[in-house]
Amino acid sequence: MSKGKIILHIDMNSFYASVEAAHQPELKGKPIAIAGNPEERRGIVVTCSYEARSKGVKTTMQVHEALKLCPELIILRPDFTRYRQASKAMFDILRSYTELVEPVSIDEGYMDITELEGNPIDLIKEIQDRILRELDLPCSIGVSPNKFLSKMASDMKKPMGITVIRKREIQEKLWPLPIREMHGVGEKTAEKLSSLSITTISDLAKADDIQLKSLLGINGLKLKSRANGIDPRKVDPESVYDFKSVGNSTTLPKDLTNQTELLKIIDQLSVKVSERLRSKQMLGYGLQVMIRFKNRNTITRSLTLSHPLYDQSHISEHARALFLKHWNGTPVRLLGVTVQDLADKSHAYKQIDLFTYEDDVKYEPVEKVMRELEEKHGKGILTRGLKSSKNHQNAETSFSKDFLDDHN
DNA sequence: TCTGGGGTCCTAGGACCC
DNA sequence: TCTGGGGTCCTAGGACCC
Repeated sequence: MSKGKIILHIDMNSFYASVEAAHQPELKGKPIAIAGNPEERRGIVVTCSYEARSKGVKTTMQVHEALKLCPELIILRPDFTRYRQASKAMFDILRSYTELVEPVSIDEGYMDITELEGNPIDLIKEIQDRILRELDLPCSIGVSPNKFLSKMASDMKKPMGITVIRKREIQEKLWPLPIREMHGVGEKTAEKLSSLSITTISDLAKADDIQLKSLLGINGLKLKSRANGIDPRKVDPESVYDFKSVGNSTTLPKDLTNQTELLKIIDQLSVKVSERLRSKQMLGYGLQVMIRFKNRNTITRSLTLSHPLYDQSHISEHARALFLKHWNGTPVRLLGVTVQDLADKSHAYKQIDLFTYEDDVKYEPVEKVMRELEEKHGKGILTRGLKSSKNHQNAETSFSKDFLDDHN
């Protein structure tokens, strides 16, 4: 057993909205929403203040819809540089107590305070208080013997809550919750579980192993043990540097069928990906292209390379070829380019120096693919549309581990 | 006039090898 | 002569989370 560990989950309350209110105090107490451009279909609510929530405004809601519910809603465009700074300041406060801090996203993280002196509750109050006083940002904190329970706990009281779940309180505090509220149970899993009449965490905690396993595989058993308050995962401060993939995607302002324009987008995405790889000093052995069609059907196509990928031209070239090989010519809603199977550049560069760069892919080079298409469909549809990747300096728009890098 | 963009982890089938 | 078992790698897709 993890004897007497004290794990915290710190969850910033409506983080982006709170950062904006801290920056512009006249926004306090008003309904505000952080959202994309309402003119575009990408304009959805990313976060909103509690005042907006009380009017029914929710994350992922379209801006138009949110305004209908709350006409006085103040819409702000996201400013990720600001959020990243606030996030760093918040984690710095946490790290002033212990190195055992594990960021999991820009606005939440775990902390292991088992070894710290003094009364834990006093300490937790102090942390929460400092984040509020020094950064003007509210947070909720969950306290328990492990990550899962703390995560569930931090959700129970917002904003500015502190919730403790002791082992002996699991039945009383955790089990009554609907199964859908359990971290790790999404829509699909909840649906499947209902076929076994499992609707609360309590039901899951008592469910039959054999039935669970045949329904959900090994994951079913993991969920059951969490429902019983068991979670062996350690707080790992290093995990934040453990990147597995770097990708960028974009929903096009309108569906696109023109190949030249689509290839241009592929190039722009490749530029972003290569820059982010560079800032992380990483390279990758895999490339994936994602295509979402007009009807929202989405396919991913990937390949593995024997030589690592890092610069824009190579990423672009492979992404283009992959796209051309698998695109069926119908209207495209979204494109994405991701480099995966990442490795640290410093560990890999010696091997790269051993051979000159060469196309060693299993498909034909892009020119050949295009020539074939041209022969098939006639000339005219194909023109190489490169060289317009100037405007890519915008801030990172990621919500995950990325908040650490980008030291501009 | 349906919901963006960044990720992680898992599964399942086929190819290939021993 | 048509047949076992184990393992890895690759690819595509699904589920989930923030």
